[in-house]
Amino acid sequence: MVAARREQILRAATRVFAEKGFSRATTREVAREAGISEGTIYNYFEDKYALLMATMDVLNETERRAGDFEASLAENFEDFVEAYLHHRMAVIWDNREVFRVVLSEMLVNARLRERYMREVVEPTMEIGEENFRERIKQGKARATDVALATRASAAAVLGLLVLGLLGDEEVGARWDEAAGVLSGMLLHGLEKSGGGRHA
Amino acid sequence: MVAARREQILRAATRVFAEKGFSRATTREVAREAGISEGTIYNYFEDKYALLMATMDVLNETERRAGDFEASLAENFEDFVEAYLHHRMAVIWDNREVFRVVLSEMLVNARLRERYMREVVEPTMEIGEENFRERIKQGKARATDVALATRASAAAVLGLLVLGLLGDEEVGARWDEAAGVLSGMLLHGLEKSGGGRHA
Amino acid sequence: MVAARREQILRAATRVFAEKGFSRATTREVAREAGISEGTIYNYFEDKYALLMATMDVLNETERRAGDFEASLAENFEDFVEAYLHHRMAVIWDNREVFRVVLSEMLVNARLRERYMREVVEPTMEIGEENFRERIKQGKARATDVALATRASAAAVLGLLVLGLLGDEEVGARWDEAAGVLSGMLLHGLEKSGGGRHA
Amino acid sequence: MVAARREQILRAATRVFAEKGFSRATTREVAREAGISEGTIYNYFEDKYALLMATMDVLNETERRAGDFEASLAENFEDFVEAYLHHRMAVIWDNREVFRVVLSEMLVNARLRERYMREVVEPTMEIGEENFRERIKQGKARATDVALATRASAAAVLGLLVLGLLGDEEVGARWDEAAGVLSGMLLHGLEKSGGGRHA
DNA sequence: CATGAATGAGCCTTCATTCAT
DNA sequence: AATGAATGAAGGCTCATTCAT
Repeated sequence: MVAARREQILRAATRVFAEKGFSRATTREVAREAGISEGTIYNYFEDKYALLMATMDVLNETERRAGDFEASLAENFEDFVEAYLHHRMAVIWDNREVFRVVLSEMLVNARLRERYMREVVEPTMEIGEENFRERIKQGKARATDVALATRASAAAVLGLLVLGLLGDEEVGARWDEAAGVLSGMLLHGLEKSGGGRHA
Repeated sequence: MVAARREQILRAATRVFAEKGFSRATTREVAREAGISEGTIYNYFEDKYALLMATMDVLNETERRAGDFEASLAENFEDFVEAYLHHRMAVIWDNREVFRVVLSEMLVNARLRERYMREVVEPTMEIGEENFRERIKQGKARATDVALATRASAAAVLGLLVLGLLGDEEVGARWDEAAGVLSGMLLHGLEKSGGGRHA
Repeated sequence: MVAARREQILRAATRVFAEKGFSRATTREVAREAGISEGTIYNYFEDKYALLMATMDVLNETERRAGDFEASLAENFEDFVEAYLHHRMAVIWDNREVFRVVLSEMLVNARLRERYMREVVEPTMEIGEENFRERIKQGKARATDVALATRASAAAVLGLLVLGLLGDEEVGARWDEAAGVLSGMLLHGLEKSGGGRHA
Repeated sequence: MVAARREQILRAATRVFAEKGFSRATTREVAREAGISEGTIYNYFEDKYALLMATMDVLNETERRAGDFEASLAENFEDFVEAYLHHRMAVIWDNREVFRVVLSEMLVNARLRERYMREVVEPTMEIGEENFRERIKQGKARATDVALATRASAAAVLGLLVLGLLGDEEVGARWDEAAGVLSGMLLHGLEKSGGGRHA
């Protein structure tokens, strides 16, 4: 089965890329990790770069399926945020090694960066903004700069992922709890109610 | 002056590394960018990897100088958070290309990662936790999981940096404002006061 | 039918070899051109080199059948030369793509060269020399260096073929006429009779 | 000296290409033949194909210098033809290994073929035709199809070269004499004067 | 017989590093 | 100190050949 063999190679590639980085990784090692010969890789992928693209497509796919979650838009805001973060962060963590590869490469590869931003991040961010505006209209969320607040929220998740990928033990060991703490922070802030200037 | 020449090479290296990534960058191009010959690099740096380490040390240095800011611990919590974020994020953004290189490489280089985590992130995180605990004791901050809340806060900043590095135009164009929005979010949350279950 | 399949593969191989050269041609493309799978080639030929040898044998075969023409040795010299050139050059032009492959390869492959010279060129040249000597004895041809004159005559034909293969449009478009012009030149020379020192 | 090193590499390349053919020749062997390391080749040539082009340029250069000979156009026809052939064939034979490489490759490489035909063969052929027409006007040469007769003359030389390259011992051992025999044949033909139909 | 996926040797090319000038 | 030509190890990729189906 062609798809299975492709999958096998892709998984091996992701493992190797995650360990060495895309450029330092060798096709020889990908082959060894996949238990096949080097030439076989090229029966399933155009070239080494195509392996990276295919790795990225995994995230694309994940993201697309994540869209299903929007249905719950109508529910209670607080519950929604917590459930959404839990769900989303679980999926992200499952794919963390893919993120490791793609993030690392995107940071220093303009073409990859532009493609991923256009195809994945921007659409996602727009849905988030729309969602946010709706909540404000419903009187559930504080009026604020929607674009930046949306990005700050996403950034918190992304930042936790990066911390986890960098080996922060607290984040790595307690990823599930992090979703709860993060939703608390995003909803209510860190300040003790009534303790600030605004009180 | 030896130090100046070193600096010149290092800056060139950072530019090239940021554009192509460490592995794809060539010493030839670093030399060209620095306006010197390839051999000269090796009079100032052991090898190519040493250039990366030296780049990382720039962040180390920046971080060390950032410690001075902790003095302001005694001030009003809200003002402190906002001022701290402004200051810190400004410095981070100034060094964003250094972060680009170091982050990209750390994600896929365990040795670099461990060194940076041990030398920079962990100490910083501990200071943050300490600070946080103090604020709770003072009744300024809500009691919560200090380790995770500290990391979530740092993650928000880190995540914004990453979004900016990935080319998000909102974040890139309005980085200064982002500090304000972020401090608002971290302090008070996104939810309209009295709008949640907790009201 | 085994012979037909062999023929089919051989023709495809000649086409591909002629277009890319033997070394750059791939068995994959030969298979595609023949409308079969790569593996099938190896049921009919030992290896890729055997395809080249078989291509060369086509010329061998052609040359052997050409020998029949010598019967006409007794005829009028001038008519014979013209008829012979016409016939021979027509056959050569029909097989020009085979010559393209074999010539190109022989030039840079000593083993192939030696084999072809021994099996094809030398015997042919000897027949030509014999023929020539006979004509001199008959008083039809000028006494001259038979070995070199024979080779110069053959060279003129060979050279026209090469010019044609190199894409000379005059030669390519008017190959048939070239036989007539060539026989005129070989028989009478270019100089106006009575116009030279010998007059 | 850059030019000398280039020359050294080019000569080695020609030797190796002539022995194995361009495609089968390896850069490793060119380097070994030149007494340098493989990488050094690439300090002087863009890639392997550039070596072939540079080899071809040698012929271009030779051909251009050959143009000087046209000055002798005014002389006695017969002497001119003999002197020209002698001179030209001597130069050709000196460069025979270059011709071996270029011819072999041109036969099966359309791009190379077109370039060489346009840059070298066509201009040369036009000069030859012009020359021929002038001789006819002067009453020195028989009126005939100029385009084809020019090509047939050139073909005789080219054909002798090819025979020599293919290892014909007569041609190889007596190349100098071949020029004389060829000029005799081209001028007066093989037929015994008064022995043909035309007598 | 036919197929075509798998193989792995070998090629061209790049590039960090050295060193004579 | 600075240079940059030379080096050669290593990597991505191709392709003739094999073999299980």
